[in-house]
Amino acid sequence: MPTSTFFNLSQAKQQRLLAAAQQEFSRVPLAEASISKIVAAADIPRGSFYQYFTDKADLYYYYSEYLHKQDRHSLLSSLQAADGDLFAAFRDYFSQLADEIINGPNAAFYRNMFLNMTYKNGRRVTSATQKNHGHHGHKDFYAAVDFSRLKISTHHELGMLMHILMSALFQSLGSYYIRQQQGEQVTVAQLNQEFQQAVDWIEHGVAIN
Amino acid sequence: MPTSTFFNLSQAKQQRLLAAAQQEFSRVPLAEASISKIVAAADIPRGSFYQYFTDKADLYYYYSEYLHKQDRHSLLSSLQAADGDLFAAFRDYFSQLADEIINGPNAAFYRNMFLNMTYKNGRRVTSATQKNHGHHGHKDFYAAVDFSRLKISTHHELGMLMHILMSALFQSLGSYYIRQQQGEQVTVAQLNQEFQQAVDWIEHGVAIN
DNA sequence: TTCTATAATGACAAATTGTCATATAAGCGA
DNA sequence: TCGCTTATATGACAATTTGTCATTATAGAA
Repeated sequence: MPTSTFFNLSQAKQQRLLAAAQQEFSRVPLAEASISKIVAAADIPRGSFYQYFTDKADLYYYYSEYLHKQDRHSLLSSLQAADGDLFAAFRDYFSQLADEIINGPNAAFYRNMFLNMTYKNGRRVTSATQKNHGHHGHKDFYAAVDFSRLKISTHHELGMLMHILMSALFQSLGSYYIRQQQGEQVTVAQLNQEFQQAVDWIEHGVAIN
Repeated sequence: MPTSTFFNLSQAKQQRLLAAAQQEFSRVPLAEASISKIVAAADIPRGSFYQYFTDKADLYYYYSEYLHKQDRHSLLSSLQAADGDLFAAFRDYFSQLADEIINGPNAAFYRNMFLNMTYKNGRRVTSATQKNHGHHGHKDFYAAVDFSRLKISTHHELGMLMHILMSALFQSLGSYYIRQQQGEQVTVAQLNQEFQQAVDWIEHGVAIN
């Protein structure tokens, strides 16, 4: 998390840093990002950067959360709209998100994000997804799930299921990028259909009978 | 892939490099690995490294495949043993693998591998998994799957399903490492049970009815 | 004005990466 | 054995990068 010093900065300076973050993290994934390039773009002295952030990951996650706050969509609202149906929520969430991620102004950033999502930082993003809009995160989310439709009882099991659904979501996006890289034309509609398919499998099973 | 120059090296020198690779990639994930440390450990001049490999990723994937070849297990053999039952194959494969990955001599390497697996390099490892033991990869594997038990017809759909099952496998391992990091005691048996659960869900669905 | 806590700054050491000119060695035909 | 060609080996080097830290500057309170 940024230091209090960062938050005391003028809005203008904070924005310069966020803009530089967007630029650099859209250019390359986190691991390859250069603090030198960021401070150059934001036009702040190198020493100052370390006064605000512990390292580039610190800025990266702050920027991710900042982006996420801009976003109107949330898995929780989809869940509430779907009356607690977890699968319907994921379907709805994905269809809202896919377009923004692929065609929105931050497409390059998301591309690097999804192609380089690891289990480690995936947890971080996932929990941000559930913590949106002033809610308390997991608790609120769990409370909104209609368990009566699921072969699931414990929170731990729900956690596992969420992970599987989330990976399916990442898979879909990841495969989109890869296929596009290989020259294949993939539409958002097609992608959407594939994700719906994956959710169907998890909801009703892939085995016959 | 390593250059022919590398393969012309004496076995001893090749082994020195592989040992250094194991050491460094067990210490830190690929992104943080240092070529300087590797050449120091292998006691070869820096310039030579670039004569053999294009970069550290090149060595990394070569080492992964080398490790994988040592491994007796393969998803394909599990599939053949299970008479084409994809789910049974995954259950069997996982239970064979988990112990080796977690308690075997390369545990530290695998830990870095699974915690930092991205969609991009995940594909690479996944295809190595299917390409084991002199087989031709996807073709052989697809041919061994009993489609009559699946709500699936096309190869593309099978590819999607494989991705979901593979992510579930990565999830399970990833969550193991995270929980252990947090001080929680998790046994391999427990982990195994959770993965079986996940496969059950995908096989028969999570929804009631 | 003086003191104090907070923030800004950029020079610096340490490390890393990939390249390249130069030095070795190896193979081979005469 | 002598050249000659091709394949390897080697380590110095420029270019970056990272995180730190001593030094300045600023602002608010007494």
